[in-house]
Amino acid sequence: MPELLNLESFRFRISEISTMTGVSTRQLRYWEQKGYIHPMTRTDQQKARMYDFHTFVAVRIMKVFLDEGYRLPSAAEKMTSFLADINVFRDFVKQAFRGIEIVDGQPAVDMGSFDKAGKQILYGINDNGHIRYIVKDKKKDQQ
DNA sequence: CTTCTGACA
DNA sequence: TGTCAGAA
Repeated sequence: MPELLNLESFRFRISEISTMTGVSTRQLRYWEQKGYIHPMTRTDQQKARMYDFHTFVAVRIMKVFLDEGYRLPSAAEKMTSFLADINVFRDFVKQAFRGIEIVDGQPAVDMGSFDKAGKQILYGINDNGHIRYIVKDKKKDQQ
């Protein structure tokens, strides 16, 4: 899988982060002061803050927890662990995803070998929100 | 026009 | 946290 989009190259200004997350610019500066978020280092003293994609996600997640009633310190902690979980999942998918194939007449996610010998493949299918898995023998012309 | 810092409510 | 001032 080639990298179609490099999210790490995204750059946002403070007002953009504000509108995208629903968090005021005042809050963003305060959270930074408290050490909850870390905008990119500014060259000059009076230059505008720049935020990367990771920080955008962090802010958005914190906002969600705050809306759920958590206070700033708790929301920050939950954001950190949630971000860690997301990374675990992202790495998993990055390794497991082999492509999409038609199985039983519908799109199925090829999740790779199911058995150690590598003769069976695990597929995941989404039937209108109902997830099910199928193990199929690997075809010879598929090697 | 936008952002920054500091300050007051 | 919102808002405003004065500067960049």
